[in-house]
Amino acid sequence: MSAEAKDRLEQIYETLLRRICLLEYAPRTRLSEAQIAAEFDLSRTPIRRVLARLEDAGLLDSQHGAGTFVTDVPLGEMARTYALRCELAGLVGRLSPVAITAAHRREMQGFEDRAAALLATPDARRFAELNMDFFRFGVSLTGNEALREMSLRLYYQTARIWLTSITRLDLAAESEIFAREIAQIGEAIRLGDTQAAATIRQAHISLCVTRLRQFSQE
Amino acid sequence: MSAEAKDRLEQIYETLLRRICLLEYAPRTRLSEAQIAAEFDLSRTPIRRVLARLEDAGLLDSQHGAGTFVTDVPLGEMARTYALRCELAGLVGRLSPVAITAAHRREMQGFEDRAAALLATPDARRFAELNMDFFRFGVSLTGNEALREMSLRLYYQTARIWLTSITRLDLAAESEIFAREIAQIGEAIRLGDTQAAATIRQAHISLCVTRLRQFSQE
DNA sequence: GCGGCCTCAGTTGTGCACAACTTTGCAGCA
DNA sequence: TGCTGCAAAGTTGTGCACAACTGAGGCCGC
Repeated sequence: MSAEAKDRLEQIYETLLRRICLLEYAPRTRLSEAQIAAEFDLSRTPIRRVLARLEDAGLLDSQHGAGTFVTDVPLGEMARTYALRCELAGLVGRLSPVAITAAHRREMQGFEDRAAALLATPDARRFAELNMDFFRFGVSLTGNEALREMSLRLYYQTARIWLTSITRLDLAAESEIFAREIAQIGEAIRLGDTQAAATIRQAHISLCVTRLRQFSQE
Repeated sequence: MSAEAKDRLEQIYETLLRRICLLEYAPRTRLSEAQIAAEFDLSRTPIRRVLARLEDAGLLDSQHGAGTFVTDVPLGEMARTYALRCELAGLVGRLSPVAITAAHRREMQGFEDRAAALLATPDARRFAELNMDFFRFGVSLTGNEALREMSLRLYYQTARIWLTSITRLDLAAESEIFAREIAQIGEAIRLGDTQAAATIRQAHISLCVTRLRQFSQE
């Protein structure tokens, strides 16, 4: 079956996506197709298929003869994109919210534990990872596949905005705010109130962009 | 400059996209990379780049050794996807609506003319084209780039649902309904009320999915 | 000293041959 | 007659060589 080959490419896509979104590949970095191909022990051809996807997702920019560059964080569109993310976060609770199961509660407990660990010893990288994984969890609370897809797509486009700012903001303070958000949503999940969870998420995204704006105005 | 080469691929993408969305390539049709490459006088390699995009957009499905097939209309997810489209249509009027200009009014007049012509002699193909062009116009009423992109993406995924049903519904009746929608939105545009235009659009998408549901229940 | 040009190394884009795989149809056999 | 196996044709996926292009460094003319 060729499904395993497709899975392999999907896995490489995931890997590179994480590296970009977690700033392992900083914006404006030049990636080499040949180097990536060597790393994953493939030829350039299938790698180019993966890079093309990342380019379509707005995370890479290939320039003939020059190189493949990690896109810069789109600060100009920031406010508008965040506004849309905000709306979508709210829709998660209104369009086909899923019923909370024991698996959800277990997963939620895992996030609360990770948040506690982060609070004990703040670390930008682990912060970013927790943020990404938790966002995916939040998106999984709707049964609307298109909404999940759009939300994730937007998240990948904007995740780096906040992440690049956080190093200049107070990491400890942001960790505390994030831990509080997770605690609040955990409570909603325990009560089985999916819509409340989504609304809290929406509020925090809104607050986050407000903090960012205040920061950039200073 | 390699921009012209990129434009060329973009143009091919547009062409194939239209063919799929306008049912020129019917669902389940098998496309041949070699044949398309021959048509556009390119090798398979850049064509594969284009087909990959269409696959990522959910319009094609490549199977190793078997062929690349036009995806079937996603009837199962229909209700949920349309629900999201509905919400996004409403957001067009609320998130960064653009100010109506003379160009908008001229363009709108063009749509009203085309609608009148369609009403005189109903034709499924021209109906589909008008629908697609008018949707793009509607999307252009927001300054929120992400919202435009998401709306279009969703439109391409669902356009065929309605289009395949319309041949079995009453084409003349649907044309009349569509012409009325265009007239109503035209009035809003003339008055410079972007939000009203978006709201009317939203209502009509909702009505459309209701008609579809009634039809499938019969 | 400085500006323009050119060469060269390095990168992405394209074409082509072959590998991997699926489907179809036919031949052979029970 | 029906079924199984196989071969062949056709398709997408991969690897590789080369074309197209960019940017940097050095060289030459002034």
